[in-house]
Amino acid sequence: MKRARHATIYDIAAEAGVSIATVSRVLRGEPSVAPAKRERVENAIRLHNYRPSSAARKLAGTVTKTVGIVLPRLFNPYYAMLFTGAQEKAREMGYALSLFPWSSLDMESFDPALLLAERCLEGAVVYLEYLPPADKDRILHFLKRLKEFMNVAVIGCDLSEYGFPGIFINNAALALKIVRYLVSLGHERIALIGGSEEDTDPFRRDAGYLEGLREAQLPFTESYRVWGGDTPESGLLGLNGILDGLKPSFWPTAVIALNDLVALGCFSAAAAHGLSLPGDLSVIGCDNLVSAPYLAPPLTSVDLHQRRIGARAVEMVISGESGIEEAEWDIVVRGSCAPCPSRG
Amino acid sequence: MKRARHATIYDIAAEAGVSIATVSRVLRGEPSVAPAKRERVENAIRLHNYRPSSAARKLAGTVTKTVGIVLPRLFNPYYAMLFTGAQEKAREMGYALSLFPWSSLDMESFDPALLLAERCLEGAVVYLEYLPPADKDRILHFLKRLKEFMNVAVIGCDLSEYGFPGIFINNAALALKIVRYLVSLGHERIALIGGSEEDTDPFRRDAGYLEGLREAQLPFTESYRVWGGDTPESGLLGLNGILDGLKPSFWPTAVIALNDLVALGCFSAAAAHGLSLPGDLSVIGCDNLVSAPYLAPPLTSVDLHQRRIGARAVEMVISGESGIEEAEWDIVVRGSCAPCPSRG
DNA sequence: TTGTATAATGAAAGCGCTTTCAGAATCAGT
DNA sequence: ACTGATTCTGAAAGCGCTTTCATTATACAA
Repeated sequence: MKRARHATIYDIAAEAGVSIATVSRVLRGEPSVAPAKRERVENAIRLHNYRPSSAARKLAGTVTKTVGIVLPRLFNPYYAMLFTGAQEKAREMGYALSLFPWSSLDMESFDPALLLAERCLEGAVVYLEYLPPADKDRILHFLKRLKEFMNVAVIGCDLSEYGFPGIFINNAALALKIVRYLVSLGHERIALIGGSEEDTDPFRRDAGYLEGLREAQLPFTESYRVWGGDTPESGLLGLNGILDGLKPSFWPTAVIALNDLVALGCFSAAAAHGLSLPGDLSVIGCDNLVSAPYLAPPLTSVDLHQRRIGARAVEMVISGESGIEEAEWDIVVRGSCAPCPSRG
Repeated sequence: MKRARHATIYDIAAEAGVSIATVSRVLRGEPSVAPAKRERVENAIRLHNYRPSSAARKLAGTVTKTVGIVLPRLFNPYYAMLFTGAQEKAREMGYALSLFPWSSLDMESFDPALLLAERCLEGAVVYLEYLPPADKDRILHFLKRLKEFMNVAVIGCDLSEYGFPGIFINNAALALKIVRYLVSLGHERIALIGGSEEDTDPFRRDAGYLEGLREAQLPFTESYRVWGGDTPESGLLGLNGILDGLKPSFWPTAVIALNDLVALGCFSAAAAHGLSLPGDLSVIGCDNLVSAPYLAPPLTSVDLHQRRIGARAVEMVISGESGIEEAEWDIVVRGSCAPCPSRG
């Protein structure tokens, strides 16, 4: 490709008239270098604009100062924020972060090879929404194997029972809180849109949703629960499905969307059915995207503090912590949820 | 950290009873290996679940099969799409892609060190919205230096006059086309929101905007041109500024937003001023985010085909092409632009 | 057969750095 | 001035792989 040669540690050593060992020492900030030599080395480095090769360092060194993060579909801003938080913290701790994107959320293409190939990782944080029963063994095996070589933290779900530390999102508690909130607004017909039917996580949204219903002595209406992806389209399709299948008097008065994108899709579906928000229908999203406050009506959402999660996760990985933590979140109330119309 | 040892090429060689050279050969798919031995090696690899160390490969190899991409603020889905496209293409071509995020679009924190440290990159694609006059020399110098070591392609702006290949977005043509579109709808008071005042790129939005105005024999109204960032907030502030500073009879009837996020902010500002969209005000965005079709009204936007740009850029970098290309784009008409009310 | 071109293989030399390890230099203390 | 402790420093041995290069095995022709 290109032939220009980078300056190497030898060039610097020669320039400064010392051995490469000494150069290496000042590079890593060891104190045991005579001030005079240190300065000469530093000058040489500056002169040549020298940067040590990360590959060589990783190969030679015992600590590589690099961690990895595996994330699905980066174009969902949610993951991007997770990444950003991780990135910032890693940098702050003097680490490099390399990203391993997954092509799909469903575990199909879960390719451990990538991570494993990066022999030089000191740790990895992997995102896992939940443990899909079908791929459970495969994923667990991979994670276990990974753990032989580096620290790992999983974010998203709680895999502590398998010995994996990390940060999980208590979606059940979250859903419960949301249901309560909606109930407090007088809603009795609450729909839940999005999520995978095969998600059997104890902390899954459904659990909290159901509990909330029970708690408020509300019946569970099968048709109010629709599964789906995490895109606006899913939201549109999902809510349309509900609305089209029921006579208006049975329409839900509130919907809990998997995330803000899904919520947006619900906005569309509602509009298409002549429902005005939040007068006729309340909707609450999740993720608190930057656009949430600007929607019409401003979307009530829940802030998962993704950045903080990402940051905390790399912190755990780097310092080798082994606990499991529950992510904090807040419902940020904006204008998309209103008192139930029938009682308003 | 962890002490488990990865299998090395020596382990495999021993297991298969061949030399490491042979293992290396089958690893890289060289044909000159006896089928019998090849199979033994492959079995050994499978047995040990062996993965070559990327660090070692990079150090030893002449080709590293890795390219980098430097992108600002990943949480704007626009960049995430660029990345995704790049990622996919890289993978398709058997390359690894490493991401170097920039903390801010303004070049403040443009830190070449990161890239340079990754000695093992065969190429890099760097995103540059435009060449900020203030940092021009610094950036150019960095790019030049980078080019001594690897192929580089810049996406975003046209730096071909400095010898850098890449893909640029002809924002001028884009803006011109948009203005024409808006003019064809009867609009005569068209605002342009977002962008940096110090952008002097010949292909910048303003150029096309001005030309479009001239072409339609429309005056340039200073207060219709507001600068700003690329967030919804910028859009809100920007349009509010315009609206608040002018009596309604001078309000623009159409606004061109820097991107969809800014457009969304404009939606808010319009609503706050009692303007209904698109009846009273047309707005057009850019980037065609996944949420665009779901806004109310569905946002007319321009599709930059970011994925394609990302893909093409890594392609250029990998195959060492040196041309400059103009990105294609399409206006995707949805519901946020309507005929001008005053003549409707 | 014998000779020669061809294919397959391994030994060994790096790639650029980190890290013992032992020797050199410096510094107290007596 | 001499010893032992302390601080610096460089030689050298890897880290796990790729890549010559020379060697050996195999093929085919004469």
